[in-house]
Amino acid sequence: MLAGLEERTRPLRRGGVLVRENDLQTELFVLTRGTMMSYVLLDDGSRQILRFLFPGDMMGFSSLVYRRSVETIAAVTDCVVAPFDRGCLTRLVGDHPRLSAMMMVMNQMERVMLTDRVAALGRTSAKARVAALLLEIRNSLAPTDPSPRACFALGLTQEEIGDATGLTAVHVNRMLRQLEQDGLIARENGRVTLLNAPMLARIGNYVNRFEGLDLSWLPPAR
Amino acid sequence: MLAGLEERTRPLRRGGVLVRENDLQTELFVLTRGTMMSYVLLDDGSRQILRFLFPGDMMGFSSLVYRRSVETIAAVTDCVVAPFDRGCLTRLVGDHPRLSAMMMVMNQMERVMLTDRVAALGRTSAKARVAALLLEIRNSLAPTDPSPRACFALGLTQEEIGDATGLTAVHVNRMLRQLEQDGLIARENGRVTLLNAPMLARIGNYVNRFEGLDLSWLPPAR
DNA sequence: CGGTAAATTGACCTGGGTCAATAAATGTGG
DNA sequence: CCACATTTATTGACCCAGGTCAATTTACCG
Repeated sequence: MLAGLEERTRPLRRGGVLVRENDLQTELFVLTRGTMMSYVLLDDGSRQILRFLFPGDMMGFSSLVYRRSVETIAAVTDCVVAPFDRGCLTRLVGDHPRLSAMMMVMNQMERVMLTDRVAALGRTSAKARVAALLLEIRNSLAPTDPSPRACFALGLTQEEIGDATGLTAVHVNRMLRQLEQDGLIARENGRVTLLNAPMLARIGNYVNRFEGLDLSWLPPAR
Repeated sequence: MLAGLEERTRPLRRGGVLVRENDLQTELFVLTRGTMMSYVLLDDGSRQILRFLFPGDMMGFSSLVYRRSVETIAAVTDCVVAPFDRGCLTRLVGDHPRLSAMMMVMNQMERVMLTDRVAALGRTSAKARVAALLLEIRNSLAPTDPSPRACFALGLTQEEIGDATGLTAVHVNRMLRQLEQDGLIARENGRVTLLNAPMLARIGNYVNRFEGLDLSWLPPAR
């Protein structure tokens, strides 16, 4: 069933838009390669990045509910996506209770990560938000890796980091330099090294939401 | 099936805590009367309210995924809740595809409303956030009402409004007074009257997420 | 090798926070 | 129904984290 969702694929250039906010939309997608992001644009032209997406993530769930897309989905790097019709989900829910329960689990994980963003934006400092974003991206790049790499290519501009954390690019730059001076990270080219991940997590109030799962209630495969 | 979820009920006093962050938890709840909220506490003691809950809302979905609760759920007013075991959901997913699809729809609506909060916190002014909260609460009080009341009891302290919008109680007060002076709202006791809802929506960048739904893909009832 | 996007840095400004005092509302026991 | 206690709301004075603007510098790219 899952393999069937990825039958067709479609490449996307860096910067390419897959779904535009307010578009009529009936498709969903699996991201198979690259990094993407979803965002909304406000009246004053500012942008809020809602999340970054990595291989394995499903995108476009809002088409399950709303006639028109509530967010724009665009490629941060060159990508490959696999589109499938939402009718597939109708069949999935009917025929595969375990899979549809797992779909609920994924949605809940996303919801909880969004509440983490809300708390970060509402109640933490600029430095904390940048620290949390670094950890989140690090962990999302390899969600199943128990001992993730400390050094990785961030792959985001400082403007993108700002639009994700509710800051300006200028202030993101100041915070990155400050984290560097504090000895918490190192930078070279686009690569970041987390020199002290536990301290970053404490500063950023960060909890890894890929951990602490309890899926014992899932129904058996049919 | 749904009626079965509400068999047992439990009253809760104003301020009472139903679920505490980090508690072991295997139950979910339906709110049948009153207003509740979910929030997280940060290390520095500050609180971020994640959402307000109204009759008909389901609470505690995070127990579907995480061993320990990721948020505290507490009563804003005197309430009645109906607890049910998450095992009920296992059966629901197996036996009632249409209901489980509707559960996904509810989760998506909540997710989208959370992304609205993220955008508001990250990229809009204090006045905009307060305006948006007023509209959101107005619409949540009667989600199915096509012509909702302009005048309603807010039922929140200014501190609670602040903890929901990422502001201090003092600044919430200033923003409410400003909205009043602008002729957009009127206040008496705890009641608020929205004198110019369209303008409030424009200021607050508010979209009513109970509208624009498209549920045509739902599978038939079994 | 020019040309453009991205990163850096300094100078200065402002939206919203902090602190503190007062008033109004709400609740409580008698 | 009243006196008192406790929240909650209101307001002013002042401060600072993060924004704005502008100028360089550096990295990337055809």
